[in-house]
Amino acid sequence: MSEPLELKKTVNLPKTDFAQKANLGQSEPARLQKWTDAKLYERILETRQTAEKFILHDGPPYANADIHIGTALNKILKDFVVKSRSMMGFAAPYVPGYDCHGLPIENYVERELKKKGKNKDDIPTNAFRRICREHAATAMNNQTRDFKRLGILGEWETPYLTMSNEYEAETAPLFGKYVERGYVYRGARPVYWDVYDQTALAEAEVEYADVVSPSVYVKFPLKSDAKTIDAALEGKNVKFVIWTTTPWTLPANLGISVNPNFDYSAVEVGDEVLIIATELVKEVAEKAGFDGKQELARFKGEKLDKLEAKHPWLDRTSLLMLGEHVTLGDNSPGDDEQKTDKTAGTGLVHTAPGHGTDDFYVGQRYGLAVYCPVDNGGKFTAEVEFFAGEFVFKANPKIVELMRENGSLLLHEDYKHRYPHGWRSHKPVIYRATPQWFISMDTGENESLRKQGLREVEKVKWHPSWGESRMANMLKSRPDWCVSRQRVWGVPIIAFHCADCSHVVIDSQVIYHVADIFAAETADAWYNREASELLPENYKCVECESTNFAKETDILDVWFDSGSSCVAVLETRGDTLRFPADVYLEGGDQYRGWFNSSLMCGIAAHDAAPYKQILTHGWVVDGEGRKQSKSLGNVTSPNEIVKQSGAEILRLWAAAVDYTEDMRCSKEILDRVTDAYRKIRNTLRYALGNLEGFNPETDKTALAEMLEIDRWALASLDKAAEKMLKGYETYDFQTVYQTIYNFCTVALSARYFDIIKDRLYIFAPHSVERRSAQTALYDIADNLCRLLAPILVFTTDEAFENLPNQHLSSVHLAEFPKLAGVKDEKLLADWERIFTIRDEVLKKLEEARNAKIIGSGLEAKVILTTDKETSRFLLNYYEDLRYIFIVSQVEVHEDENFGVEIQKADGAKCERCWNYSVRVGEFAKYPPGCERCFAALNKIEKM
RNA sequence: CGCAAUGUAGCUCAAUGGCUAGAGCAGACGGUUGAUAACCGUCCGACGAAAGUUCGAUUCUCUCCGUUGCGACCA
Repeated sequence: MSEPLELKKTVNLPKTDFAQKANLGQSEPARLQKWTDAKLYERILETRQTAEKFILHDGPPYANADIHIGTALNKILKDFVVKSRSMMGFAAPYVPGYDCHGLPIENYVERELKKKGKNKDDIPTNAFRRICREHAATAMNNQTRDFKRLGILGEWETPYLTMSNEYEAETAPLFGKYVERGYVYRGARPVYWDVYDQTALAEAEVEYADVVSPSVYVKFPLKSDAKTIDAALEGKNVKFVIWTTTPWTLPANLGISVNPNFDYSAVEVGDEVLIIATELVKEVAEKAGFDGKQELARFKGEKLDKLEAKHPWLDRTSLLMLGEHVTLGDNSPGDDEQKTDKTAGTGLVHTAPGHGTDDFYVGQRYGLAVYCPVDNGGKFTAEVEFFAGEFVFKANPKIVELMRENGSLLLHEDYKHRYPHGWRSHKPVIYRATPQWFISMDTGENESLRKQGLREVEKVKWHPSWGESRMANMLKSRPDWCVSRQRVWGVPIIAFHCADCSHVVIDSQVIYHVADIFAAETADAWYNREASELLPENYKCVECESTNFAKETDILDVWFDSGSSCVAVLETRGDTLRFPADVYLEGGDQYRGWFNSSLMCGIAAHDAAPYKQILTHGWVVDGEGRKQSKSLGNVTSPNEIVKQSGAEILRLWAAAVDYTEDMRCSKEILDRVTDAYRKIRNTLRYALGNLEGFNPETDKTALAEMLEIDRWALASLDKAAEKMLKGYETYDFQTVYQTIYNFCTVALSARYFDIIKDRLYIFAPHSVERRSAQTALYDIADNLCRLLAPILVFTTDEAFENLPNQHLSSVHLAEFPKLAGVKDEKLLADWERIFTIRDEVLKKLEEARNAKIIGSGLEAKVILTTDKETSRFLLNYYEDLRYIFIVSQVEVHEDENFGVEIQKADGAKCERCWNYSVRVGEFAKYPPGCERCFAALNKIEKM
């Protein structure tokens, strides 16, 4: 007979190298390095070589500043999509991109130059462009570093750059496509003009902010015969009263617009007769301090059509015009409380076709010129009497003063309202007519871009579904696309101006010719070479045969750049990618931005949308649901989170929230996520710890021989897995998270793991009882790793390595588990019933504990009384009930009423398994042990 | 001002035209000390506001309020 074993050492406690403490701050970078060394991204694609492709096309973030929480979220969501599709078996490449051109970088570089006392104009254009290029490259490298740190796998060494040769060589000819198809036209038109950046702004580049403007009511004397309006006005000194908050546009006034349907009153005030919309007379009279009761006539606005007025100080006629756009007062947005007035104006609108969209359209109808005596810098041109060279905003008070002096000013007050600002300069912009290049939405070779776009929108799948109408509405109402910018950091518009006859050359063949040069030299060639070195040999003006050309100076809108990616990237990298992509995934702001410009470019190139599906996410707001802004000081920095908690926490947060709406992010929320992370990690650790020495190839128990609760665990796992896979399928990562978290906490931690602990620790290592549990644990650990791999990229990879007999070098090479498909609903239902009874027992145990009857549950004996049916049901589990309740003894009695009684357990505590048994002490070799441990020890001795 | 989304416990999410609106976390209290900077249990806690439809609404309709995004206008 062998020596007795040391009891404590025969307990099979968990053991694993998968640490409890994650220490993500250090472990993540180490794992990233490992992935890089192993070329993990390339390996994953290799394993999917023959698989069907799934293309998520990356929208390029702007390569200017460091990443913020929004860009981090965006990239993480993309990574979820790419990794989950890859694990579904698709070949899912990820080619990240960067938007490199554009104003912010120019602004930045300009500021940097200024610090060195230099001006942009002091250095050659290409020197300036080189600095821009360097800046973009630096920003891009920083972003790449941070994105990689988030655990995002992709072709980070070869991202697409909108400033690269290849890319620019695609952008330029795509513009040629638009030309070929007859979409491109050149027009003079008022556009938002940023006088600080000296560039036209797209609608999308304008934001609104409150400013205080001078609100002036100005009298325009009637030039025509007053009696054509009403006989009562004959011989009177009639004046039209207009209202404006931009006095500086008055020098460009060419007309006055009235609404044909409104009533207008002629009111006698002293020796003048003022014409004001009837509804507004009282209002204006109060402000200007006249009684306004002397109404001489009342008439419809249409009566004023084509009459003539005199400009208040210039020798110029101002034409009376009719327009439905004329409203009564100011219905601008904003806080009504804060407004000086809810109503303002006179019902007569000062009209300067060079300074307003509506003005422009009305002016067009009446044949007015698009007059704009303001230069690029926002200064009046030489022809403007009294104010030449004056900056428009500074001229405002002087103009007011002039009008006050000559008596044409009726009223002047401060007026707070929302005014457009450049979204980059954050300064007020003006409306100003300039020559621009446009892409027409409503003309073209076959069908218009608008019509085709609307048709394509219907074919695309939108998630969330309201995206479709949002996109369609936007397309329906958007104006022509102004694609020219008066800047240098971008792709030039390849057009030439004949120096001799001013003919403008815009020719797709010429464009393709120049694009070939870009392919070799980047668009810098445009600035390095003369026009003659860019044009095809012997190119002559079609009008005058001149060979003397000047280069166009405008560049393309950056949205044109990024919109080209569906060609410049999806097609250029045809070996890995393809047109159209399966998915574009961006923030909701991109409906107007990239989704839109990409759609336009896709149609121009291939008559099709470049995406099959659009996913959008909301904005990251703070803990109270307010937007994050520097001024509020509520900004969460992704890099900070990564440093303090680890990328996994940020990723888990991204999975936990509903990304289709605005997402809250705060310290508390991240703390909760961290707790959840720990729970998941510990769950994995427990499973792995109990798999020590388990070889799935030889030690698995056949399903039929497994204990029922172990089969229940597998059935539950299968159910959870099914839900999670469905979640990935529908891009519903929140369901994935909720499901796995709930599974870990409820099914595993609180129930299964707690219950099987005794069995795993106490039974002999090779016993069927223990092997059965391990069989379930193995599948649980393996499946959880795979199912969570797209989200917790680091943790699951580490856990996967610690799975016994694991042959794959990374979980990311694996596929999602196949569902067992055995829907044992009876099993699940039976166990739900058992757990309901268990909950009752636990309640009573707690009462007994509070009454100091027991401490640990194992000190208890449970006496259940139940009805006949229930007791019969429970008798099937009679031997297991003590383990299920985690007590030492259970009795079941039949009775009409359900009842639970807790008593102190019989017998003594077994030193090995801590259960109470009346038989402790019976076994001579192991006196402190119980009968169960004695049996187990006998087996262990034979090992 | 228009369009859209959204508002369930401190946090992240569920469900439902009708029995006490689920769950996890957090919190309070306790147990355990063989998952131990872990684990288990008990308790506590919510339908933004008003009106309407209905026998009955958190769920349907409308209004209001809050939040967010987009847009128009501000001549």
